[in-house]
Amino acid sequence: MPAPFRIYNTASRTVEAFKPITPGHVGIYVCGMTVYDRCHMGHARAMVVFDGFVRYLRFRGWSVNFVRNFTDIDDKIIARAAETGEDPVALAARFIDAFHEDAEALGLIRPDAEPKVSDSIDGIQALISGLVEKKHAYVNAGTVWFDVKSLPAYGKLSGQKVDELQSPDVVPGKKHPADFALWKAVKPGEVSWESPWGPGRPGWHIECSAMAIGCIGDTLDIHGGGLDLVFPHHENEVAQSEAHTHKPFANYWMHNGMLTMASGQKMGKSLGNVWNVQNALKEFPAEAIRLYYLGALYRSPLPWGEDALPEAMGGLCRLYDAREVAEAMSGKGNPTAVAQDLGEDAKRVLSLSAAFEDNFLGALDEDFNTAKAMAYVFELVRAINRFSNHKKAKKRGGPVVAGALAALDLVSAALGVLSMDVESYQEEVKNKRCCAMGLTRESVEEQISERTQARADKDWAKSDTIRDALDAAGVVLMDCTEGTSWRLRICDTQ
RNA sequence: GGCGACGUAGGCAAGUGGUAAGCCAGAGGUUUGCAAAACCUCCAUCCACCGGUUCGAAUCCGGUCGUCGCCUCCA
Repeated sequence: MPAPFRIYNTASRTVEAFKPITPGHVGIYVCGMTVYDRCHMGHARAMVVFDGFVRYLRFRGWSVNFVRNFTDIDDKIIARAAETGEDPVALAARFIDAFHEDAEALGLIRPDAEPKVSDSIDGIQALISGLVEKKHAYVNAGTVWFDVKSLPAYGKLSGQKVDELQSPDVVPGKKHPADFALWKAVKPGEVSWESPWGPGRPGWHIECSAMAIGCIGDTLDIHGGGLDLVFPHHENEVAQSEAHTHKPFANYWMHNGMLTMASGQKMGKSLGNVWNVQNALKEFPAEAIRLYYLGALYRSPLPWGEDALPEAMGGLCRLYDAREVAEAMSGKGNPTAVAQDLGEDAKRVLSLSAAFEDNFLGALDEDFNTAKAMAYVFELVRAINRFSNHKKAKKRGGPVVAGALAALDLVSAALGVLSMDVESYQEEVKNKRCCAMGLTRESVEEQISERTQARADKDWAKSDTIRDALDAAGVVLMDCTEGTSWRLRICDTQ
């Protein structure tokens, strides 16, 4: 049996116990991107949050049908294509490829289905036909509008009252300002499909209803997306879907919070201050980006700034360093007996390891609280490091830290953080930071070997000169018994 | 104007009735050829403000102020 969990439901504004439609199974639909540009850090938060959530569900024993769509027909795409002179469908296809590139680089699991609007026209038209037949939609000059007044429950997800909305636009052909297009009549030069109402293309919201119902069923267990989609996008999805099926569209609505800028405002394309994922990945490891997102509760706003990724990477390095230390420990024997012999710090590692799984997963079970869950990881890491200071830890501590290493593996399995081997991680960090800081690994390593010789000669003056020079360039050296290792300073403290 | 969320140390961020997790930064110490890393100690008598409920509230209720999101495309 899968483990029970609780989750915040936007529809009720409370944390609720999750009840599946089918025992042991979760059908989850997440709104993906409108593909007319590169994936930015705000999108990435949604992607990483739901990626982590699905991993967690599966780790907890749920069978998950994870669907994330692409909106590849849309006003924005058509507008962008007109600017570049490109075919809109080709432009969308290009950005779908780019998204997959970014998704893979971020370590995202592939959804079970990634439906596209352009492949879902039949289902969309069937849904619109149903709404027209049921008198929830009306046709005007080749455009089909959803009639919000035909559905008294309209507004229940977002708490909006249809007559109290600001309605600046007066669009001809609509009966009510809040009515929205299900099917848009073709304009000259636009891509279009034949339909019972004439040539045209789907409106923005109908595709998600059609794809979600097509891939999962009339009722979804969970519908996810960014908080900015609650109104009107998700509200409209609810309206069209329920008007057609007469069944609840989604049992739980799960929304991730926005990335906010220093000013407090969200990161958004319209605000112009957007960092794209591709560039961030050139300078920082993918897992640092994941940890940055997963270090906060998914539905809180998350401040974005220059320090965000450097700090997250610093934390991640701390975790990997501890794992390296633990992996280097050897020895045999019964963990309890060895710990008894090695003292209080060893016993603490053992007790924290033993409690770890319950604590860590317990935090995730309560509204996917990754911030709290990660705090347990850092607590365990400190215990490992403290224990590692003991003289006998390296030769005899293996059995003591075995459980802690298993705990770190659990983090990787459940959240996709800490999933690399230590060496690969360190390589990735060095390569990316060297690139970001304009250094080459060859020159750094050459100077280090020069210094190593100086140290062997006990020429401390020369040794220190080299170290200071490297330090000025951002390279920090660490001398230990196995030799000198190095890393790049993460934050400019100057 | 309507709907909603939030305000916890220098920065970030958990905690939703029982006496403030964790990360970063800072100070002192252990360690080190010197460093770095790591570890130890310190760093919010207090959780925007004002009332109220309670044996007890950051946590519940009411009010005030402030910030943000949505109502137009948005993860």
